[in-house]
Amino acid sequence: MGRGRAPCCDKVGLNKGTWTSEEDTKLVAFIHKHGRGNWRALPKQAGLLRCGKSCRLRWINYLRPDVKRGNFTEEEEETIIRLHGELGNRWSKIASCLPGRTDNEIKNLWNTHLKRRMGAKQTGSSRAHSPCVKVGDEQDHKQESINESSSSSSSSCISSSESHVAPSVTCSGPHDETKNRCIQDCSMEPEVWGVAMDEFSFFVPPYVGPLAEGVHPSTATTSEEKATREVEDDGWLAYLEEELQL
DNA sequence: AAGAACGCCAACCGCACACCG
DNA sequence: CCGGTGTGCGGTTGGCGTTCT
Repeated sequence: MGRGRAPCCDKVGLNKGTWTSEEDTKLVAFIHKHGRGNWRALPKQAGLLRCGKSCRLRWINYLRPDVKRGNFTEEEEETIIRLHGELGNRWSKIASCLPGRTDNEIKNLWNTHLKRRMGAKQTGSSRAHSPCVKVGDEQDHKQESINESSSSSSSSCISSSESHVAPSVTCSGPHDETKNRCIQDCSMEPEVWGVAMDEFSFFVPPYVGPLAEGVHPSTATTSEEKATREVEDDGWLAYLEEELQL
């Protein structure tokens, strides 16, 4: 039981399962207006009969404006395979190297496609690449994550010292150097995406740029900025409603 | 054409870490 | 320093769509 703690919510009278487009709209509208504050309090304030965790997950995996949906490219798949070799099942780390992709999506891809493919490869011939970290070595993960923050380990390709360089814009793009850049920038933390998002505005609706993580409407200080946010709110909501066929 | 089997993906669950008072 | 709370992460599951028999 470890530390044993109360459940995140009582779950009584809360909706479960697939989100409706109405719920999506409510959530997005609320977040866009008030920003991502307290997830636990959010559903109540937004008028949602959902657990806070569920809202967070829905936002991160589906509603977030910078989330990229659709098929994975060859490059992305290769990157995932490679990074999985380096990092093991640390999906969030891997996801941080693939702009617009979520850990859940990558995890699903791995479990459905890539794992099988890798299995076929490995039984067929010798490994295509030798992982720095033994894949699936769960015991080591804890230790690794401890070390990871302080050291740019020799064999690991994660270079924390590089993390402040320009975001790995090429990560998911059909360009060369993809793999190297991705691995270098693996340590890029979510807050950096705010910057990265400017670069990636080409695959998100034009008005959602400011909605990037860490940039909340509530942070707008001047009245001009606030006015801009309002316009963006409308645009985003219109877009969302269109997307959800409301 | 119908039912069974399979695959995929969104969402849930529980644990662990981080932060704050 | 300690306990409580919020958030993030990874594993797992359930439901739906597609393919196979």
